[in-house]
Amino acid sequence: MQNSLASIILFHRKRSGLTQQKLAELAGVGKNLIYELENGKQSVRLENLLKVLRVLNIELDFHSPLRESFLRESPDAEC
Amino acid sequence: MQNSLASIILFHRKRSGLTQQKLAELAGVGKNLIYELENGKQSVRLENLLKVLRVLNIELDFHSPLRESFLRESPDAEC
DNA sequence: CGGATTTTCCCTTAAAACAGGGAGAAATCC
DNA sequence: GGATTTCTCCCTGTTTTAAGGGAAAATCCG
Repeated sequence: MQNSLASIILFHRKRSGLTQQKLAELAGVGKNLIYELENGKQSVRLENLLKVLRVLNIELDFHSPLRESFLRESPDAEC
Repeated sequence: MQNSLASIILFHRKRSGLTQQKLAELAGVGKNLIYELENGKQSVRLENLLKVLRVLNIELDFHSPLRESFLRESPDAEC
């Protein structure tokens, strides 16, 4: 448990009553990947992170000073 | 430009007046990675995505129904 | 305390990302 | 319109991730 992403995943997994193994199966990834995510490894593929977050019902969003004007200029953006 | 991440990156890069090449250098990644990010490739390493977002001053945050109780139980979480 | 479950962390093999070069297309700028 | 810059998209070699097995350490629970 080294960064916020890791602890968020751990927390949600525990709350869901899942083992690393079970979460891995549901997400369609290997068991070691869950272990690595929960231990702060940032060299995972985005794709695999997203699979795990989807199972845990965690959404990812982006945030920046320019974000507001982005939404103003791109009203059709799917976010 | 296929998903929101891709278009957010493109938008911020343009607004920063950077070329793909220049952004790549600032982020410490290869030029092709920027191209791929802006074209929706989700198989990039999280680490590299974070490097790029850092340069563009884009923050990532997480969002879930359990999030609130997470913050209540982990007041020291660095998010 | 014990037994069962789970996690940590090693290994191997296969698949994939990555950087950097390059060249043509496309956009941008006089 | 022509020159210059930027982007798209190929290819090559190197490095890295990912899966799954396995075994010891840790945790859980009756």
